[in-house]
Order: sequence, then structure tokens, then C-alpha cells
Amino acid sequence: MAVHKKEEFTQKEQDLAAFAKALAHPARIAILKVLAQRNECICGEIVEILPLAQSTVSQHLKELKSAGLINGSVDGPRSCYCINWKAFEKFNQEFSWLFTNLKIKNEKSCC
Amino acid sequence: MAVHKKEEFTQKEQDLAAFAKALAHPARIAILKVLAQRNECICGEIVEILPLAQSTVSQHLKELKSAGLINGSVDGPRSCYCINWKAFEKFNQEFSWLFTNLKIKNEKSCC
DNA sequence: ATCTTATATCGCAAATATACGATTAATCAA
DNA sequence: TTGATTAATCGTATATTTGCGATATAAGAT
Repeated sequence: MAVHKKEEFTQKEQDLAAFAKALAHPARIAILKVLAQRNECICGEIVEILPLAQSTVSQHLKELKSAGLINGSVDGPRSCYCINWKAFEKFNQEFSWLFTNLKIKNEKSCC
Repeated sequence: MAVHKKEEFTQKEQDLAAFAKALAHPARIAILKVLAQRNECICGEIVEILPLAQSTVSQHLKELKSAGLINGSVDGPRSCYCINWKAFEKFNQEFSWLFTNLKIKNEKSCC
């Protein structure tokens, strides 16, 4: 867009939107599932499981990481990614707060 | 992108991602808040409250509607939008399910 | 019938996201 | 040191999103 107006909203709205954005692609949800199912952080397997090229998966991982949803560390020639449960919990609560907050105000729809 | 690969993921992953996408902009979160705070569906006020042009707000409303998060009906020369609590609750539960599901498998991160 | 008001839609421009192949970088093994 | 392996980054193409002004539409008011 010509101008980006996102910063004109509240910080909380921006944070929630950023979190939602990180989850706004099925590949990233799938990645989170894979990470959760493994006890070890095997990264290369994600590429094999997902129907995407290695570079694309790497990009999605980068986005999840910059959103704070996963941690990553270098382990020799391979990388290790894990879910950042703390951040995840925080956003889970913020979402619940949003849902509850919205619902408390007006239980029924008028149209 | 050259090819869209979204449909190669599970339906549940796609649905969740679509829902997250609808929330992935602070303007849309702000709109939901406004809709929830009013007992009546006053649509024009949203334009006054948000720092966006009328046409842009209309577009965001359209996206929320097509995501199923809000209902809309024509009421004379003005439109009436309300939150679709049923759909909202469904997605809230799906999200909770995702969070819980992820966390159950592996409580602690390894990196 | 015309004017006003409220909202949707169209057309456009710019920004961002998605995807891939090619390349780079970094480590391990021989 | 060389070669193999793994993952990040770069460059590029295309699609989608965001945003606005202008226009269209639709109903109520005069």
C-alpha cells in the first residue's frame, strides 16, 4: 500500500495481529505440529514432510522465529528449532482474553 | 507466488490459517472490538473510529464477513454488521485445541 | 423527481507474501 | 584439504493485501 497505517492502532491490537499473521498459513501451522510431535528438534524432516522446497520452509521458519513462536539454535551443520512455549502461552491467553472480552460485552448478535 | 500450495495441507490446517488470516490485521481486530462494544450494529461509526478511509473499512468488513466472523444485513441505506458468535466460538475452540494439542506432546523446549 | 446519506464496488498503486532455484556458509567426515 | 551435508540467504517471478479516490447503488427525505 502507499502508506502503512498499522502503527495507528493500539499495541495490543498490533501484537495480536502479528501473532495471528504468523499462524495465517497452513504451512506454518503444519510446522508447529511437526515441531511439537518430536522430542528432538529435527529440522530437516520438516522439509521432507511438507510439500514445499527447502528454501520456502526455511522462510516460514524464519517468520515463525521472528514472531517469537519458535526458538532456533545452530547445532553443527544443522539447525534446531523448538516451540517457544512461553510466548505461545502468552498469545494463547491474549486470544482467550480477546474472545472473552468480546463476548462479555454482547452475548447475542442482532443480525 | 508462481504456484499456490495451500491446498496440499489438511483441511483443518487450512481452516485455522484462514481464520488467523482474518485476524491478521489490527484494523480487523479493532473492528471486532467496536462491533462487540455496541448493542446495535452501527456501521458508520467504525469509519469514524478507525484511521482509515471508508472504502478501506468496507473492504476489511468484507474480509471478516467472507471469513464468517461477522454477519451483515442491509437495513435501508445503511448496513448492519454483527459478530457471528457461533463461528467465533468454533474457531476459539479450534485454537484452544491446537494449543493444547501442541503442548500435550512436548511440554518443554530443547533449545 | 431530485438531493442527501450510507455503503459497496471499481480501478489503480504500492507493499508484502509466497514460492522456487541457485548460491553461500558452516560444519563434519575422509 | 577436499567433499558431502545441511540450512540460510539471494534473486526473481508472481500473487495477494492494503489503501485510497472515484464512482455506483440504494434508500430516505424534500
